[in-house]
Amino acid sequence: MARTSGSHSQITGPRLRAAALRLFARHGYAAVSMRQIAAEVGVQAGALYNYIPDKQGLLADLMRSHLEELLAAWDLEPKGTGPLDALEAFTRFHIRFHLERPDAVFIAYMELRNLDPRNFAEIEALRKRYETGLEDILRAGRAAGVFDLPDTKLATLAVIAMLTGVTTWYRPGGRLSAERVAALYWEMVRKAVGA
Amino acid sequence: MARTSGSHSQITGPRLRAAALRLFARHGYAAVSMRQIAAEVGVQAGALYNYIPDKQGLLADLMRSHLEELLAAWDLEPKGTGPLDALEAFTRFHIRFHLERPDAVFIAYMELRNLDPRNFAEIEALRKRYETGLEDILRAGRAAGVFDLPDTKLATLAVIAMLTGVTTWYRPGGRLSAERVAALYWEMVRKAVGA
DNA sequence: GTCTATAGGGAGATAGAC
DNA sequence: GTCTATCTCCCTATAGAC
Repeated sequence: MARTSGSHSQITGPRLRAAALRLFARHGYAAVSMRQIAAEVGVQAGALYNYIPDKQGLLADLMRSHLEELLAAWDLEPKGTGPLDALEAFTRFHIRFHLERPDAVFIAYMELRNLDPRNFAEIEALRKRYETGLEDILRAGRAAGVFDLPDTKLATLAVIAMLTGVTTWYRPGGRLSAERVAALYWEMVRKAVGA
Repeated sequence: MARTSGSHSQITGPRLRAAALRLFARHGYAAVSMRQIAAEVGVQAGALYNYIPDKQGLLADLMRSHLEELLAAWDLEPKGTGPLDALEAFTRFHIRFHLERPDAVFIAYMELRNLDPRNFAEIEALRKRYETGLEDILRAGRAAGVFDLPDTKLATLAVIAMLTGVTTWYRPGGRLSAERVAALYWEMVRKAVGA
């Protein structure tokens, strides 16, 4: 990207976040320098500090934005009627949302240990809120006799781990479309919860 | 740890590996310095290079050892008769083995991107071999009509992701024993594959 | 808002004494 | 086999000119 001079406040901010997201996902937060990010944005390293307080704040921002977007999108998702519909909606939503944002997902799962304690608590609370959304569905379905689950909490964690795992191997243009992947996972989830 | 002088070739090597395993798992490969590792071992940084070629070689060694131990242990595991027994054996083995080595597991999954291409190819091949062990079980069970699986390859990845996820939340002394956790996961896996 | 320059510190790795 | 000392390089973050 050509280096320019002058003011670009509308442009540099988003570009900074996009570059950091890509580089952190590819190489890891600790392995990426502010100079690398700046080079990708097309400015000098010092200029980045007009947009972020420090490197740690940048990481926390990326993770917070991702999780807030996730929660907002799930809130807006149609959930049908009853726990079985809701679980199918969750499964398809989770896979679609995560496959559309591989870099942000990767960072949100891998860089938790690089958050300082204050940021970690905040991010962890957001992650937990999303998890609770699934847990509520499973508990309701169990109470209604629709699901057969000996341990709702464990089932919640097992289902999320299984679904999120899709991001480690799925590549667009591969053997299966995202739609087909979601359908296959839904069938496995449905059976796993005894529905 | 008290600093001593003299020769400790029998002691320092294992201590170096143990310290690196712990620190890499806790803070990440890129965030840990050779000086930190040396301090934990109780020697100066330069002394570490009597045991490792460089930092990258240390990481590759830790991951290779872990995966070779995993493959050897699975080879020795009794697998019963038939695909259903074998799948149960795999499920219980995978959970037990992974819960006993949380640091090594964490590193093997999180630090792949910090391997240089040569080491990555080698480590990835070992991981793939383990994955194939499960895939063979699922394919055999499907052929025998014991499992109901629309896509064996995807089921393999889904099951491994679900099982490995246990390492992100399980803590010894928590609500569930490792035995109980394995039993609950086995029930979910069994249902998910339609057995 | 971005630049250049730099403060102040830490990184990986090696050399040679003991 | 470990030490001290050091090479060379890179890091985050800030200061002040434009």
